[in-house]
Amino acid sequence: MARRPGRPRASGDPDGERDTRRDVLDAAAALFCTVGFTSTSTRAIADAAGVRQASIYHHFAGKDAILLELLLGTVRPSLELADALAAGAEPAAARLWTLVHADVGLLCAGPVNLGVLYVLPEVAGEQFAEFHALRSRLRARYSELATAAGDGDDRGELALGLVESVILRRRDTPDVDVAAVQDAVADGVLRLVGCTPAEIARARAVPVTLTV
Amino acid sequence: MARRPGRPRASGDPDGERDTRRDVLDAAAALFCTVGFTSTSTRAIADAAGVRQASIYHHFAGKDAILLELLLGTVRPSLELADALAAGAEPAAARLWTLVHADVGLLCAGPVNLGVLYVLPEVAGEQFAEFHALRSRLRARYSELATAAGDGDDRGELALGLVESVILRRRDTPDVDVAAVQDAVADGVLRLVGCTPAEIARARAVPVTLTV
DNA sequence: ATTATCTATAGATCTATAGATAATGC
DNA sequence: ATTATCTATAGATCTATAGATAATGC
Repeated sequence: MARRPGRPRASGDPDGERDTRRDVLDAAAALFCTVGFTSTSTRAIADAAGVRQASIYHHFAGKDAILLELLLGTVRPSLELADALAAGAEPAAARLWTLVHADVGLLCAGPVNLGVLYVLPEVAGEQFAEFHALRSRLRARYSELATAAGDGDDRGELALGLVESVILRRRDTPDVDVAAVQDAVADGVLRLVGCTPAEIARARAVPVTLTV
Repeated sequence: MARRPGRPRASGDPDGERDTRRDVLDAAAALFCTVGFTSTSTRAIADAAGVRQASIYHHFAGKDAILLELLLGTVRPSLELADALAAGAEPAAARLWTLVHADVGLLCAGPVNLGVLYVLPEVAGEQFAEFHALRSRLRARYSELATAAGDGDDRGELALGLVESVILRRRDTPDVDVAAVQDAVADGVLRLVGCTPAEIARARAVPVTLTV
């Protein structure tokens, strides 16, 4: 069974099938989200990933590079969805509802509360400019949709703020009912931008197809 | 001019009037909120405060104690206001609007974005249990008021989430128009909990007096 | 030859303590 | 005597690099 080239791990990996890059990213994600970035040493990441501390540097230039990859991996799916929905033909309220519902789903999905990465103070640094650029584009999409869906005022910031509030909520109360929160936040965003209950009910009833 | 007892600072303080405890807290607040907790060394705090690194330990047991004091100092004013409003006789919508308006004001006030302290990953630790207890009480007050003000569903979590979203907004866009954001978020919270535009206008018109 | 890991370690931190020093207070 | 600061430092990290080692690939 085709072992990969390279010295085997001291910690074991009998079939040589572990993807070390992936293991490091997963371990770092869990630690960064719970303990924080600076508090997480490369040794702690390595221990959790099952490799020696120095082996991390074969795959990543340093801790910053790991965090950047995690950040990009979480914002990209949201942005792709927002771009697709921005081009849709359905009523704006229905598209906004769909976007919020999906983004809340992404934030609640997976074993790790990855959204917490956004709020790490270290992320403010220049090293993460690429991530900030993508987030700006996401913010702009929210503004577009929120303005079109609501009463004309731009409440995109409030809408995105409400969506991202599930990050801290999930941190405080880890066992949320995901489906319920998705509905509550999606409805809440529409209410926030000025839709009436009847308009909200209508928006939820429209099937939104994605051009991906 | 009555110098205080104790050896003078090497960095100067000609009249012996600096409150070192205060200086350390202020310096730490600014650093924790921008750079983060673990990334901020006691040396960095001391340098910013104008004392030697070791002098911090005369006033605080350690970095944790500094952060705890800052956390309590920010949540206490909010909780006191919420307690006072919970006991008020005005319509719930008017009291909720007042609470949100004031809390957004607190989060936007001062030169440092202190709300960022709430979202530091390190704050999850046991050392800060006292802070978490106060936050729980604040959350409960939001639930009370939001339920009473709205259509009966408890959207207190969403309401508080929207309020605290101004923390990240202020971090991304430091120069917000505070008064405008206060109005926008207070109106937004009422819309969120299910008030109609007419009810919101009425809530804003009620003068709320505080029993402090 | 190439690849992926390992061991070992240099150099730069960082926290917290011990003990000296320089003021005021009595 | 009390207080608040200082200087100096021990001991514990932590990041990143150098170079050895153990696989596969040709």
